[in-house]
Amino acid sequence: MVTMRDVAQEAGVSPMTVSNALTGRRPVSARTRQLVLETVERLGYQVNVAARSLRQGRTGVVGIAVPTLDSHYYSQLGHRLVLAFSQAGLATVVEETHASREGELAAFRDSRLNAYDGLVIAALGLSEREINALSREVPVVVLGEQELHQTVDHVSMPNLEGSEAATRLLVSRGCRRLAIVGSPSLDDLADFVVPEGAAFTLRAEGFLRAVREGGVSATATHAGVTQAAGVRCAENLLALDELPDGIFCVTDTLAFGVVRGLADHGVRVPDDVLVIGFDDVEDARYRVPSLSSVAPDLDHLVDEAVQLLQRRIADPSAAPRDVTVGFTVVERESTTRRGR
Amino acid sequence: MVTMRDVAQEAGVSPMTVSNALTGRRPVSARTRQLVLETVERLGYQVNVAARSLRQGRTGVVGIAVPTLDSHYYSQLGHRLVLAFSQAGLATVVEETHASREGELAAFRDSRLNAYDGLVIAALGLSEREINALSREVPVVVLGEQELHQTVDHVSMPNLEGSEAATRLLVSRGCRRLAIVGSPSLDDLADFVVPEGAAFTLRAEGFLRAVREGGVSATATHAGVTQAAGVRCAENLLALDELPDGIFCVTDTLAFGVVRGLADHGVRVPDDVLVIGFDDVEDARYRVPSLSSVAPDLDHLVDEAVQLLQRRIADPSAAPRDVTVGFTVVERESTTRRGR
DNA sequence: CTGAAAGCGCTTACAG
DNA sequence: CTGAAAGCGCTTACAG
Repeated sequence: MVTMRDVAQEAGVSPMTVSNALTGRRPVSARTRQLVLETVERLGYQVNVAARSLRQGRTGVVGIAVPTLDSHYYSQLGHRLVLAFSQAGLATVVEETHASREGELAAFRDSRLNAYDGLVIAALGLSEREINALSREVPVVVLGEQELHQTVDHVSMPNLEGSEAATRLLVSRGCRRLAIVGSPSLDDLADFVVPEGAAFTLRAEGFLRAVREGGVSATATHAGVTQAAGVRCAENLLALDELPDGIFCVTDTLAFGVVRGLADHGVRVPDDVLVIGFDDVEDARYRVPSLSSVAPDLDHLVDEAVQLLQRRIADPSAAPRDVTVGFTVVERESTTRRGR
Repeated sequence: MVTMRDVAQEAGVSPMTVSNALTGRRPVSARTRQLVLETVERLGYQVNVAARSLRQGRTGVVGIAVPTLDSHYYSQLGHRLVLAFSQAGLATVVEETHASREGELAAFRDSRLNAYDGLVIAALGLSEREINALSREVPVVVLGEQELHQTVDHVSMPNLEGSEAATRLLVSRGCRRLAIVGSPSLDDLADFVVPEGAAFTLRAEGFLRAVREGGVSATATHAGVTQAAGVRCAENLLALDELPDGIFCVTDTLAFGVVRGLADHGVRVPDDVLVIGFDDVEDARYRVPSLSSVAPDLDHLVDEAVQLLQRRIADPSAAPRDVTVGFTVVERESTTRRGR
């Protein structure tokens, strides 16, 4: 391997001068710089990041930890975060935590090990206490899955408000027997811990508010977070005495499964029942029927994550901020009654 | 920060003994190990990976470079690679290359900089020559997008054979006017360079073989790789004098867009036209109609990628291997004619 | 503008 | 089974 020392010897200067010519940290005469850069090129020198990191105590890399890449929402979110950090001049690395406490601890550990300068994490498995403790050791921004009471930088989704608005849309379209897919119960929501994180609970609360306000009936079903789970939820609903006439799904992924599960039994959307999701993933627009959904302002979310992490890296003692992004309800075919 | 030296002093042993107790590289008496581990726990010591990497010359991290995470196929592939390497005891990091030459060069550069011990890359932008040159400097396994003539470890998709089988299925279901979505032309395929990589060209060749064998007519359209591109392709097909009766799409993502684009104009699948895709992404099963598709043996592909990279890391001079995985054609609603 | 020395925190290689 | 010394390849801090 070619080292900085090799370049220095070849160019007849000190390693310090090579370092300075490459990093621009200290001024180097134009002529010397030219010579160094030519030598670097000729020998094919590449800086050794391990050595640089060891000495500098930082890497220029930001970690992005999401539950899984195999998800409509999280793959899109990861993609957008990578792009945004890249535009801010920061390299990124994406890790899967599998929504587990262990995976999330590993992401923090990688950060503390100086592998990353900072961490953006969509935390589901760690408790608020653990996150608060860990966040003291490494610059971190937590993405919208928990309520963290402003002890850590946090960018939240409009979980409650968005769900309420989506449910209201169903009511305003004439639905009177609602269902929520992604909540095991309609009672004791506050006590209930869903493994999928607090976002699910908040979305159920928003649903419940609109149900009460609209004076309509409601039922709940839950079977997991995947499209397969959505299919199972549809089967649960089909087993009821009377099929609901409006279904709010706490994620688009679940909604896709629900629509598929209904189709398996000849039940059509929107003809027989209206369906709305949450997240507004790209596929929502391209499904048949296209899926109505709550669209959180991801541009804003990603932008805030980048800003907050940069600020935190620069100033570890800055006061934590908590930002909740806005949303719009995007109405598509799945909640639009067709004329016959 | 707590260092190994701190632990050693506190435990009354040498740093070497701490290192040995933690790594197990050399035997340590049970009693000493116990003492060291307790001290590590008590002080909250974490090994510094930068220092370890600098000394060892390796990191234990494997890079996975895919064009984008915002894709049905590549997010799933990335996810499966992460899982497989994790089971093999290797940490992984996922990078997006944006299907660009620059992004792919960056992935190789990160590897050379000792950030990764090895690289798995789905290369679209780099030429065969460039890949061959770069692969001499870092252990690398190339995934199925180019034909690399066995100068580098390579796991290929059954692009040609799979496409041929998918197209045959359309013919066997009675289609006589076929279309391919994802190829700009049916002539001069060999000369034609699609920015999406050689896989698209190979899939077009497979289509063409089955078309010739079946003695049916064919047309081609191309507008990009996204669902939006699929919609545009559907519009191109709808503008023809006569709509094709069977459509082979070179990816499921394009097929999803095509089905949506047809629905925009009241054309139904499978009632009015049959559609089949390629990749068998998870969504294919959950769409309405569910999408028939070519399912490459991803278990095998991922398994080979892990094996080949581990072998290459262990023995940089091993003879390169080229493996092509098998496939099945999964028939679903989109190619199944319904009784009326 | 340039350089010699020291050290980041580990592990290798030598020694006992 | 345990340790003292050296060094991985950089950059910081001191000096001129």
